[in-house]
Amino acid sequence: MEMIETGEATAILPAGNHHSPVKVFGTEAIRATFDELCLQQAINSRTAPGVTQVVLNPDAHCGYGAPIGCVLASPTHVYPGPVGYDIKCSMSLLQTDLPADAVSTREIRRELIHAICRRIPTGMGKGARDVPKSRKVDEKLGAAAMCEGASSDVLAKLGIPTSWAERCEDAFHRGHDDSVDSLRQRLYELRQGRVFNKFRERVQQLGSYGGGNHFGECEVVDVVDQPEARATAEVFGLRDGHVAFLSHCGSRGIGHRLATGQFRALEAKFDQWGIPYPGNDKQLVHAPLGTPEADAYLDDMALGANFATVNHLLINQLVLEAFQEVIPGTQGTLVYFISHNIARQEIVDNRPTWVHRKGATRAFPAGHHALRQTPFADTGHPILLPGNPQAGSSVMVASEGARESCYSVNHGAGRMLGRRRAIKELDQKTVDDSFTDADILTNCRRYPKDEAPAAYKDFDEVLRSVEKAGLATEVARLRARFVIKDASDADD
DNA sequence: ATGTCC
Repeated sequence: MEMIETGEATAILPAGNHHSPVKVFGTEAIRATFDELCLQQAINSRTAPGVTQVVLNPDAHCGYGAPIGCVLASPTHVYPGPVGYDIKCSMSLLQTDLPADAVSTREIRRELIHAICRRIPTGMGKGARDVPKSRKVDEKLGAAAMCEGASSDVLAKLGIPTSWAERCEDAFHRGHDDSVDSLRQRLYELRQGRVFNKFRERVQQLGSYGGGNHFGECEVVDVVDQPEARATAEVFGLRDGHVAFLSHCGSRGIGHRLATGQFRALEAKFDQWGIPYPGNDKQLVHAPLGTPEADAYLDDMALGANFATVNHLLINQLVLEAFQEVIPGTQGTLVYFISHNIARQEIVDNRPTWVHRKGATRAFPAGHHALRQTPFADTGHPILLPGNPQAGSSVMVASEGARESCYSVNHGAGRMLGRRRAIKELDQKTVDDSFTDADILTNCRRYPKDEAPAAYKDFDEVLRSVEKAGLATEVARLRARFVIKDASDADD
């Protein structure tokens, strides 16, 4: 499969006579990292029923059905695969009023790590938090979070500032008919079935990090030293030289359960009806809008997405409380919460369209109609891109050119080595020493090798691709001071 | 990513 270069950081991938090509964003060095299967997945997605546009971002690599790092737009169909198993996997950023000096000693950072880990568990199946009984998530509150998302009621019950809802890309997701009641009804039905048991344990994962590439990271904010970036940073609420906290997490077991149920149900329908899978790939099952199957998927996606939203907001509140325990009087406020695994209804080419972002981040620039009622109408909203602890992470803002990429950018650096290969080829001591040398503390006795910076693409080259393609510009770089990660695989 | 096989 040949990509045809169209600019310094843009190319197209032909998808056949009847289809517009896949739009590819990335410098030549980055495009060389795309393997054949990743490109095949992009073509399968582009030629699938009802799909009008596919975009491939610089962090693209093989995913389930569609590449991770792609956008799939359809005005007529929904695709569970191009949303993925971790429904509404997202980034959030908390800005504190602490100067960088406040976390300069290793002792303080160790205390912060402990205070955070006590409140926020990581990894598989874990959800019981060290919090007062009055704030324990019961089935009723869990169900409310799933149906209402970040409603004032849910936030108040969890002790989260209700104003943080304004800092969410989407504070809530409604059901297929735009109602909350359809979600309540759907959740009731799901809880009747055996596929959705152990509900109490599942909802107790509210306020927990997952495993794998999920993390919490204490940062120092370096605002880009240019007038425009400084002005944008001020609107975002970023404070140069101050401590911030970046989180990457999703909808935990709840979203996984919902996604798995949908894949199975839709596969059964396809097999029953003898419908071919696009590119012969079961992970590209889909449903035409307006069918009971599409309605059920949209409802389940919304239930998972709402859980992810409340999970992130609770994590941010718990992180703030951990800081306040160690450094009394710390103030903090949410900069933004934005997803990279979600389908949203947006206007594309004057048509309401379901834009599926799979490992891709929404990028609306200044003046975009959908930002009119938000604090970011005149700047564009914050784009939160995790890089790696050593290269840093980035806060960006979309440029006008983002229209070309379906108003999307990448969602991070993108994996370079597969997990298995990283574990086999990287040296544990080299990985651990690289953190010590950079004076970055972690909660892990041994940092998971498959999550080492060396397992990911060169973040600066990825950012260069985004800027050169005219999609977005950097507002601030985030420098890691300590990292919270699930280390179950690293212990021996 | 994930009650890593209901």
